[in-house]
Amino acid sequence: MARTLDNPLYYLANFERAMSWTGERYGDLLDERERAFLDCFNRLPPAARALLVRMVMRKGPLFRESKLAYDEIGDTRAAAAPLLAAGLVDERPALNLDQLFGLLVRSEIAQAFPGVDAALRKAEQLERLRPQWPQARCFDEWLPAARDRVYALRVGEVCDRLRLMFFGNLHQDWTEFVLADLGILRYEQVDISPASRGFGCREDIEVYLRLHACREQIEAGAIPADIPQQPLSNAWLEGRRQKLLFLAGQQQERAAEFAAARRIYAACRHEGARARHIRVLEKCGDHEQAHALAAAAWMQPENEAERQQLARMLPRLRRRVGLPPEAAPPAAAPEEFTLVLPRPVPFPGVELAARDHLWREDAPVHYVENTLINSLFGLLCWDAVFAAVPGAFFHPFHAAPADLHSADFLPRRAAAFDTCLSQLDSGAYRDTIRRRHREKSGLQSPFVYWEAIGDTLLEQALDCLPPEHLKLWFTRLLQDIRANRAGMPDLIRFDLRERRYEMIEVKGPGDRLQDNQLRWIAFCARHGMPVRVCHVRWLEQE
DNA sequence: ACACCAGAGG
DNA sequence: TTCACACGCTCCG
DNA sequence: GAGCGTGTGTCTCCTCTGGTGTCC
Ligand SMILES: [Mn+2]
Ligand SMILES: [Mn+2]
Repeated sequence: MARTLDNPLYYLANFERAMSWTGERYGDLLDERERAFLDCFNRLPPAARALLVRMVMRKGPLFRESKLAYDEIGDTRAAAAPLLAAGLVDERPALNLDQLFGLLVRSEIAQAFPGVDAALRKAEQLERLRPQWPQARCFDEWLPAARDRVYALRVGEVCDRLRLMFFGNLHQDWTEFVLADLGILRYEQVDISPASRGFGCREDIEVYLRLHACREQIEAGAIPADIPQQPLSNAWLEGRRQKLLFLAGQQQERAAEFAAARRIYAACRHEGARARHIRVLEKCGDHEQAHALAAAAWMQPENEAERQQLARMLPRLRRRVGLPPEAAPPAAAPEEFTLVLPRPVPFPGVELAARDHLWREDAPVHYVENTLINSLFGLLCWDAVFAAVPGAFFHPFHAAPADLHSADFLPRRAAAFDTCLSQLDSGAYRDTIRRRHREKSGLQSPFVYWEAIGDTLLEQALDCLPPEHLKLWFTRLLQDIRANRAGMPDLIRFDLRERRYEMIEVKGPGDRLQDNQLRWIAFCARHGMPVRVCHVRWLEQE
């Protein structure tokens, strides 16, 4: 209500923009239903189009006519008539009791079902009545006295498919348009060729939808039955299939269905699946197999994270199968110190307590966690991240290139990243970072945390962080963005006089270093970067 | 009477 | 649909 | 204390409102 746009039918204009964008780019891939919908939609009168878009954007698919009241549309029944005639909306849908309860308020339920205890909660009333009212009826049959109507949107799935084609995903929705218009979400504008689109063939769209349905089943706690068993030719979708298998395996593990989990993990190449497979074998008591798989993995770990996990599991598994312990390589222990502090009230968190205690005028301390280094990387490499690589950007609302987490993200932009990172050799990086910080401020980015990086922090970081270290961090990040974008220490302390820095991971009572934090600390140790772990204990106060 | 929250909105 | 912490359990030296 | 698993809070724009239930 606070913000206003000039056009009261802004949502209709946005939807029409999206439809024509999608129609232009997917002419060869649309199926009959989608084509029919677009044709039909374009022939509707404006009020009917607007009402349909309101329904598409709302929860649905069932709506009470009285709840579809819009000044800019006018009379709802008149606006709905063409939608009913075209079959886009059903005017007398059969409703089961659950659907009916979703549309009625308590007072209406009390009137319609006088026998049920009005003091019960709605869900309990539903439980009681459900056995007596198994059959579906139309709204006017349920409540003959009611003057209201119920409409059912019939084109929700078609619109979801068109939304998927437009965005290339299903987590973005049509509100992106208005949020961008209002400046609430701001996106980098990348040149998008008229041929750019998220999907290259019809089958990929169908596969995406199938995988998405499976994922929803998993999230609902169900056991997904129809995950595609064969590898997919599209690497992006194959990655999503693998992720799905991994989630299904975890689901089975949590349900203690170890045989099923074992079958799933055995066929799953997703990162981490092999380690889970070993754990499941161990939990089954199949120590020989667990050890064999772990030993084989140890010869060729898929990444550092798996190497860490294997290093913990292998000594135990060797013992289980009666092998002698192997000489363990000494784990490099990080430098540590302990603070004993009074526990502040109100309690701001252990990191802030430690920050405030360590802070000095000439050695300010910031609570940055992953935000600082990722942001500096995102600023220096802005042009490479948002380079108009074919297929990476295909609509105006990309926070990141579509292939950010694909294996060939870096190879496809090698020259651009070289150009960005080479500025760390010449000293030009400081001005580039400052300029991006100014020019791109507030734009969505997969790396830059605008709210965390103020001018003071930025200048201190540029003063005190040596470019050699920035280069090592950024290169490591580019090697594996998913794995290396997190795990950085809580605090950073800048020695303004000496132009030095130190990173400090804060650990409160009971907290321990996590795997990604250990990997980060080990990396820093290898390259002579200062990191310490600060253990905080609370001063007893009676 | 009040707190909470899901949904709607720009 | 992330990331980090809090916390409880088992096992083992 | 190490190793492991699970639960939780804070994020997803922010504000307003109608409806629910007495709390999560
Ligand atoms: Mn932290
Ligand atoms: Mn910490």
